[in-house]
Amino acid sequence: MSIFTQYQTPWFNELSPDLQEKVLHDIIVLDIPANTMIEKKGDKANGWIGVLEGLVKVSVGTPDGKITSLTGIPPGGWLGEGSLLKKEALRYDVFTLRRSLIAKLPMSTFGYLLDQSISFNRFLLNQLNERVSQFIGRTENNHLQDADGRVACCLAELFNPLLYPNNHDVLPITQIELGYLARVSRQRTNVALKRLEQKQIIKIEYGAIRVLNLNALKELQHSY
DNA sequence: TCATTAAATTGTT
DNA sequence: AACAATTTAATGA
Repeated sequence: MSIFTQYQTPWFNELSPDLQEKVLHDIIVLDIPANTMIEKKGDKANGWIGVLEGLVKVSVGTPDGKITSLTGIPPGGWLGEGSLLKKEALRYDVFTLRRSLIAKLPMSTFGYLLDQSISFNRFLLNQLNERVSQFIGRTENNHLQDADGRVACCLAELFNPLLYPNNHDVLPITQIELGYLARVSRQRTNVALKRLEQKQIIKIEYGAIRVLNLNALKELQHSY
């Protein structure tokens, strides 16, 4: 009984038994309270970060205090490989929007997997590719994106089945949290969600969002 | 198991 | 930002 039997993790399942054993031996799991900085921009990358439970936000803070939220990472998401691969400092802040269970795979183990496992490399390649298209899609329509668009965009990203395999239909996220990710007030998030609900794309639940039509949500990403 | 209460979240102005 | 309504979770009989 390991943490990966509780939290489905595709890349782990693909590893050979001996590599799985090494990962389980080296990995660290931390219980982190809400609104806590896990990693700070400029820190040396010391491990690969996995979100087992909770929700984290990846953002960049500028000197004048403005915060640009890059993306949200729901359970099942892993991040930080970019900085690990380049062996450089993190270029963004990572912090929890609510109490979260965070796994950390040490840099040395990460490097060992890179050397030993082809399937691990394939997973990373896939993930990086998915991230690239995510950001391309975002810059495509960034200039004409209003609050509705940003909310829809964030939702579509959170339900990306390749990056976050654990999210099937319903994601536990409050409108406040979604507002933080989309940089929209809670009230505005609320009306944006109601419009999406009207279009039968999502269903608003207490403390959660249920996606009824993921394809329509993806379409919205490109139509705003 | 059910009723009461507090806390969290949502809906509206 | 404030307030009302709704849902959930906790408590105790």
